[in-house]
Amino acid sequence: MADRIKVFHLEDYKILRDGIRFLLSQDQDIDIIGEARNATELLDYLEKNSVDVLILDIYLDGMEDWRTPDGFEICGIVTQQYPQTKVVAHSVYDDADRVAKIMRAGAMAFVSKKSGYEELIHAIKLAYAVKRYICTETSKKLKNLNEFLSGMEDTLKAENEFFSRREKIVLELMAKGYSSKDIAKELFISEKTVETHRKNMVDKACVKNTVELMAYASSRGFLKN
Amino acid sequence: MADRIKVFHLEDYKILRDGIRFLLSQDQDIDIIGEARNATELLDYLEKNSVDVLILDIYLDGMEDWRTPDGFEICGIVTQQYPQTKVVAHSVYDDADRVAKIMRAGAMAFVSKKSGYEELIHAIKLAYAVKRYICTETSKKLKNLNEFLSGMEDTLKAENEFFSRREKIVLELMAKGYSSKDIAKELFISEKTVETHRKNMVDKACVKNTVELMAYASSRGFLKN
DNA sequence: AATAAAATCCGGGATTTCCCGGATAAATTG
DNA sequence: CAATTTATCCGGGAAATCCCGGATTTTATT
Repeated sequence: MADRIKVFHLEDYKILRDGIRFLLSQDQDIDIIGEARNATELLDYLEKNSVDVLILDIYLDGMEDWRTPDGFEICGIVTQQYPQTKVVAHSVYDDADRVAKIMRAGAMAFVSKKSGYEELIHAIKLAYAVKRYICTETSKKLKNLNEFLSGMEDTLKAENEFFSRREKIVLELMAKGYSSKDIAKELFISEKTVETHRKNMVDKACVKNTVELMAYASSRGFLKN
Repeated sequence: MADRIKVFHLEDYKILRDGIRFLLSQDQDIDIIGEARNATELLDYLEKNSVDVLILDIYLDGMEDWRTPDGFEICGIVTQQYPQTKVVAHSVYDDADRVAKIMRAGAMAFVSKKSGYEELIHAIKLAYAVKRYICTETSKKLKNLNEFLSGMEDTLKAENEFFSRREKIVLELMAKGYSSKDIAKELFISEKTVETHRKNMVDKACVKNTVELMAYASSRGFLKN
């Protein structure tokens, strides 16, 4: 992460743009380089500038107008014409159909507006690292109802197999308070290997350290306990 | 924790004694120094040996016999005559009445047989450290139904207010990947103070380090996210 | 008002993690 | 079979945590 992540925000409510701009400005790695209220403004901007991550409110006002594309179309256009720009879908509607639809349209992440800004930040970082993500609430909802598995296996699979077999074992031992040295002894591998697994998981989850990794893994049900 | 925790197991089913003996042998800090099927064997043993923690199955076979004490009585006898021996109650029945009864009889912890061995290990360590504990499942069940608050306030209160206000704030920031330095800046306190809070939480939870603390706190719903 | 608990601060030294940048072999997947 | 991922291993140095043992002030609680 040498440079900051260049984020563009498409959202028709000013109060939300303002709020999110402020909240995301807190994060060291994120730069909001532009905002827009509609697709035209966004596409104009994209023609002349490079954007790492687009926060896309799927339901924009004035969508009744048949001439302007809706959120799903925008997502499709952006991901096809500007593949380096990753889309984080942001919406109040978090039902399986619409989440699946936007992901199929090429979004890297979906975050419900019910979620806090932490989720959004996390989604941005993961999207930037070309990793799919669905916010905790929505993820839980869809997982429990088992609605999602039909249309979008790959995404959930990616969630389930987020960590490798070995990494999961290391994670479990970490959760039991084992140090790298302890884990190395337990698994008959080098301490350095354990540290690598640890580091790889921290990177995969886009978190800062193993403590946050633990919070992340635990809240996402990656642990047995 | 210089010496291992000397654990005695009272349980009438052999298969359970065998299983638990094996499972607990995995833990570095725990030594199963004895087992028994009935109260007589236990009390004989206690006369001659010291026991740190007694895992007590409350409902033993042959309890119909009026001459042998039941689990609650055993608990009372042990906690009174051998106060250094802490009782971890283990039972299939996890309703409020019986949990309250066994805790009133002097048990330091209650673990449902529906729980995994990790809970049992945790209960043993907490009991050894003279801390009350009720397993996650039972705790949740009783908390939700609000049955428990009437008779045994102190115990549940201890669960709810396990961490102090300040500690909880530090915990939240830790879960976000903040280092002690980061937290210190955020809260305008010294780095050393943060480390103290950290350490105190690790001690309270009877865990080895902050990573395990995080797993513990998260699985127990101590975190917002 | 006395006692207890919580929050704050401090230091030194051992241990651990984190971060940088590697490398190799095995397994999986396309 | 080639490419990718996974699992393994390594080193050095900076940063952070852990562990030992304190201490003071503020805030309950009784």
